[in-house]
Amino acid sequence: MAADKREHILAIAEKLFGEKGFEGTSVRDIAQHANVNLAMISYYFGSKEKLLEALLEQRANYTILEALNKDESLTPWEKIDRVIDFYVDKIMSNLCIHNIMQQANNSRSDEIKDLITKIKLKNFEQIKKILHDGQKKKVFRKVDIELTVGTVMGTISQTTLAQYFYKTLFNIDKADDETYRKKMSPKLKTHLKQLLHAHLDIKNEE
Amino acid sequence: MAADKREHILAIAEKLFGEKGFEGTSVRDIAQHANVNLAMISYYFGSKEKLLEALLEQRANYTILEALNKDESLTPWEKIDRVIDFYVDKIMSNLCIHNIMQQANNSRSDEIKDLITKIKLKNFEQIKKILHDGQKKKVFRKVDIELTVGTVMGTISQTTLAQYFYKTLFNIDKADDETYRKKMSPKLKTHLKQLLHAHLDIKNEE
DNA sequence: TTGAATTAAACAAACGTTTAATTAAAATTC
DNA sequence: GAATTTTAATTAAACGTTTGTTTAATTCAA
Repeated sequence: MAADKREHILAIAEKLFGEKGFEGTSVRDIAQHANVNLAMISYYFGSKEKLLEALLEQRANYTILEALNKDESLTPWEKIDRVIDFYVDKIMSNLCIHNIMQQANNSRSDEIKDLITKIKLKNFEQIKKILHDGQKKKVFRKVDIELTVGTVMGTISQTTLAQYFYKTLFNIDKADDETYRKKMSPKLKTHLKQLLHAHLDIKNEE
Repeated sequence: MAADKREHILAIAEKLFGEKGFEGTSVRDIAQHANVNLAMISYYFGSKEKLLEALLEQRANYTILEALNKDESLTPWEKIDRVIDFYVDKIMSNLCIHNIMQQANNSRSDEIKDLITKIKLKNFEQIKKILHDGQKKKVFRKVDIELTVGTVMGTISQTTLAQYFYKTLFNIDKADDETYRKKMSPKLKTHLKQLLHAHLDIKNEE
């Protein structure tokens, strides 16, 4: 029963932090939306900041990427395509937590920044391996690996962070997240695959 | 004298909002760092939110891009390279205001979101023109224009928003913005040019 | 009956904003 | 040009809320 309530608070906090930011969300906001007593949040998590840490740790399970990377039967190109599908789906269906992680630079707490850096680093290493592997197999050309990963992450982040901009551009109602997701997901996947194929292909070596 | 003080407050606010976020910065913070009386901020700007609006309007002068676009002597490729140089320099030397604009999605105020969307839209239109022009001249292939712009913006944003991550990756001291800027600027320019050349080149048409 | 879960109430500190009093500057009058 | 009036700038203090957190009392379950 207690675990359920804890999870419920985390889910509500994720939503609110994602929508209004960490500083912009009060503990009373969370308590009210989660239908729990205000004191329960300190009781369960200790503090507002610890609540954010708990949230990040709970959602830090990016293990699927590792499994993908171990699959020896896939070509580098197939791996790239799967990584794109994986990340676009993942981020598009978890806009809130992704928003929180993006906004967390401005966090006063180094603990939280380190936590997020650790998560990002783990995923970065996986993609780095794929790129290195493709280069070793003479399928990918030489590129700036750090920034190539940055481009993939950045492009996807842009569609969540600049949501308001893109909704304006495509005449989507500002409150309608579902339509946005439905429209952007396939667009993003196609674009990123086309982009990375041109960027990485050894035939385009200068 | 009054104008000077106003500008000074804006400059301090830009720095603090950029570093700690809008909600994370108190009016007292700004007053103290700017060495002005607390009440002066309400006196000059009306409110904290109006201060942010004033800040955004002051920094919304993206007119250089328009001039570039009107230069008929440049080839589409030259225009692309200049846009990249322009944006990387612009963002890298104005990390704070760029951070503010990125974080402003989570703003409660639609006025602020609309203001930022307007600025972004203006620049988007300029880049769109360059891409369309290149396509008409059969130099660029057919690509998703909205997301291609998103990739450029997103890649650059990533290096400012995920600053903590990249500083960790490159072993740069977290407080040393200058070294970060110096290292990232040329890297970013080279990467983006290489990326867009492969992505846009009509010879890479599938 | 013991320990965990839950509550309403209170805590002090910080928040954005306003007030009313004072000083500085500018405009007006003589 | 000095004196006077008017307007603008500046201040310290206080305003009423809201903030995150804690307390002490109570309910619930083991």
